[in-house]
Amino acid sequence: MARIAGSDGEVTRSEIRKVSLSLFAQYGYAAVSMRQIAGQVGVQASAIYQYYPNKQQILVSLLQNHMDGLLSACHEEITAKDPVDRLEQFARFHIRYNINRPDEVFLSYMELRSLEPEGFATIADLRSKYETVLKSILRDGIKSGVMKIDDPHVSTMAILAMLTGVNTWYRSGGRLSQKKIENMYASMVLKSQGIVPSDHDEKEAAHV
Amino acid sequence: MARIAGSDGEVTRSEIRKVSLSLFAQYGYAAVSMRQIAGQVGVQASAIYQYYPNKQQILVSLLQNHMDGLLSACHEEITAKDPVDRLEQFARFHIRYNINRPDEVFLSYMELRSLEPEGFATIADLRSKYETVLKSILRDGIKSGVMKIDDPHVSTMAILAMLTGVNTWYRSGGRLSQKKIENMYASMVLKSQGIVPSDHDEKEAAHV
DNA sequence: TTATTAATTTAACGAACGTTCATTTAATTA
DNA sequence: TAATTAAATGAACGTTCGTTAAATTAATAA
Repeated sequence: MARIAGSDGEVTRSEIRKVSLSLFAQYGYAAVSMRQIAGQVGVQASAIYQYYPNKQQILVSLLQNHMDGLLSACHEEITAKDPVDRLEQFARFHIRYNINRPDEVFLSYMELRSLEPEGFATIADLRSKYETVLKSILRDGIKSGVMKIDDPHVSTMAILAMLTGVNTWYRSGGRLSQKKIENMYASMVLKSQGIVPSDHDEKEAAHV
Repeated sequence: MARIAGSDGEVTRSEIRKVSLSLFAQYGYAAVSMRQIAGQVGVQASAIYQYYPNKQQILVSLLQNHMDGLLSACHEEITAKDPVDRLEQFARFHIRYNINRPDEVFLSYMELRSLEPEGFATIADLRSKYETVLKSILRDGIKSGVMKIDDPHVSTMAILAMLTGVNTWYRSGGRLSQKKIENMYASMVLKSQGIVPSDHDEKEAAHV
């Protein structure tokens, strides 16, 4: 046997991506073998090399893809002018985007260490760009006096950690709706930076 | 060559622990080989089996040890009666304890997936005990009306994620002292749960 | 001093690893 | 229909893996 009737490169490629993502997230990059991926795709290990030059490039490609999507979606969805509104939008966006991509998020945070120097630099740079989006919002909020923040870098990391943490416990079909979770996290994030909800709402109302 | 002059089982055992912890944290459990550990200890791979029956037990033992230490230290150090004070003590304790044990913390959060069922159950149970310490504080704070919390479970996970996140960026010798970092995180945690610092301070003062 | 125990070595096991290569068959193009 | 390209197979490569077993030497106890 060689080429299989009905085989399609595009389908196989996307199967490889899907399976690799799921296995890497579940067992860790190093613990997953090419044969294991191939087995779940329904193909021999050697067939994977038609699509990726090696195992490392599968990981790099998955992470690159995720970070690109995250960054472009965040630029699209965070549109407000006011820093407090932007912070709320950021919090909601982060929850909404990540909660449905648990495997990608897990990989992005856990397998940077499995990257060789070149891939590491690329992905770390994208992550840093994302952090800067949040940090800029906080800096604006400090400048305009509406946020009570000791150190914008620490606040950035604290907020991101809190939000990303949702993936450690959330499972779809659970007791809480995604919207409810989004609300709760957005509220905690705003309060953690010294924004009392009523304060901002009143100012907002007065402005109109 | 066989036994080496001056060799001591206790010393070798603790070297194996130290080296394994560091390598597992850096590269991940699956990516580290027994030969790699042995090499850094200065011994042959087979010598490790004098101390641990297999690779898995090294990991289990490291995690067990960390969680035991965390739990007993937290019970010792969180002594206040008032829920707000307890929450502040918890936040400060968590930062203080974890910030100087980055490898243990990283392992505890990342390598649960590398545990076989038995070890997993043991460690997951210890982690759950720790989460319950925080959750109980929040429940008390809700009951007494001093905390504005939508859902104690979500708040528990959010706080733990925020605090544990300190290890993703903190490096000793950096710009900020550990005490300063502890202060900032404690403040963000209290505010995130609807506790306005001045409120509590005033009540505290009024009580005396 | 002799016997025993502790700490380690060397050598080897079968299994699994990532990857390469020549080959085979299916689908598409000329 | 013939030639070419796409998609896969199966076998093999040298390496490394976790682990076991027997042998060897150092330290301790009798």
